[in-house]
Amino acid sequence: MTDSSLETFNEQQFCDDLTAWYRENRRDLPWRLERDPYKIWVSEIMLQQTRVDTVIPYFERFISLFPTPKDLAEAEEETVLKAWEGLGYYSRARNLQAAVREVSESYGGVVPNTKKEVSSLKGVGPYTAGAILSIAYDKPEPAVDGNVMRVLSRNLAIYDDISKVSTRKRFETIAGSLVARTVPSDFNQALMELGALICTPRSPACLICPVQEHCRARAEGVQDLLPVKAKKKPPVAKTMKAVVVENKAGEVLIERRPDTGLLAKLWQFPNCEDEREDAGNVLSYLENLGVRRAGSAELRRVHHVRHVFSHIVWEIDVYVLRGEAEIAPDRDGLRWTPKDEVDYYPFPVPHQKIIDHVLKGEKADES
DNA sequence: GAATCGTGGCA
DNA sequence: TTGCCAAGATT
Repeated sequence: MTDSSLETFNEQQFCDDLTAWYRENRRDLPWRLERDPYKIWVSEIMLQQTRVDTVIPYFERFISLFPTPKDLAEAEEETVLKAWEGLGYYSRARNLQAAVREVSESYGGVVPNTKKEVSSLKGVGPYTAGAILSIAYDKPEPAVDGNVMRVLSRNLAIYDDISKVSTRKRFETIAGSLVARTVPSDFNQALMELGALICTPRSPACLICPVQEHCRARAEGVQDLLPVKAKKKPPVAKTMKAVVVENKAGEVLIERRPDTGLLAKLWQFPNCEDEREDAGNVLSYLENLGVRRAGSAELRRVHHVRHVFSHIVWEIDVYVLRGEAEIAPDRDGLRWTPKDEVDYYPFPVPHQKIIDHVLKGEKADES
């Protein structure tokens, strides 16, 4: 399998130049200290759509909590989600644990080293499979992420829209042709390292680029036009009200989100969508949870939280309900917890903002 | 093919 | 402030 873009491109020299540069300039990252397939796997999952600087502290904490696949397989799911708290895309954590359990049961705790087997693991797609196989096992498989598409689209002057799956497949064909010529572990990481350090999205450092002589975009002065990527539509606003219900024992009411969808299985303060001025919707929502409010218990608005997701914006008016609120019936996924124990539960960032402002009284953005 | 699924950094 | 975007996978 070939690609016409490679016809006037010196593949071998490109691979050699890039790999040589990588060996001299690679960053010392925690997952590069050893070649442990499990740790490489964990790092690749965390790095999906997430910056290196963000991942580093999570990776170190996660590995200290779950040093081996066995440790992760045997952990409580909620413990894993707590370790993932704040990192986002929480299905990554649940899929990773499910996959590690599969590795424990079907592969004796050893991360498999074939494309078919690795790709069958939950949360392991085309990129991550290639990354594990090449980085951990030095197999000549392409690992095409955003960095690789940016580097190759510039070097080969390819104007295909990189947001399309078909474009990623084209780059996999190209990257597969290249990785077969060199040391897969170094080369694949070199492509990504170049994208992260030199061939950056904005203002690429072409003057110090180790492959500048190969780069067609630089030769034509079009590096700032590549890669081509379709714009995505702006997130839709959702107006909500959330309530911190506190009982006489100083406990607050929290509920667990559904098993699927946005922020699945994380905890939150009771809330609902509510466009109205008054708090009629939340109050009936609380009633449905079984919360009984005595006459003089008042609902006070104390805060407002704005949180922007990829495709949604939450606008949350936050209320406190104190005094004579009565205890809700025991039920799974709904419970009272002492204020100083909310930290044991995994909360998404917007609700962490509520904890910080309302429960811990820290200064935050008000409005 | 297009949506869904988080978060924080940066110009 | 706003929009873009970062080592993607799943549905």
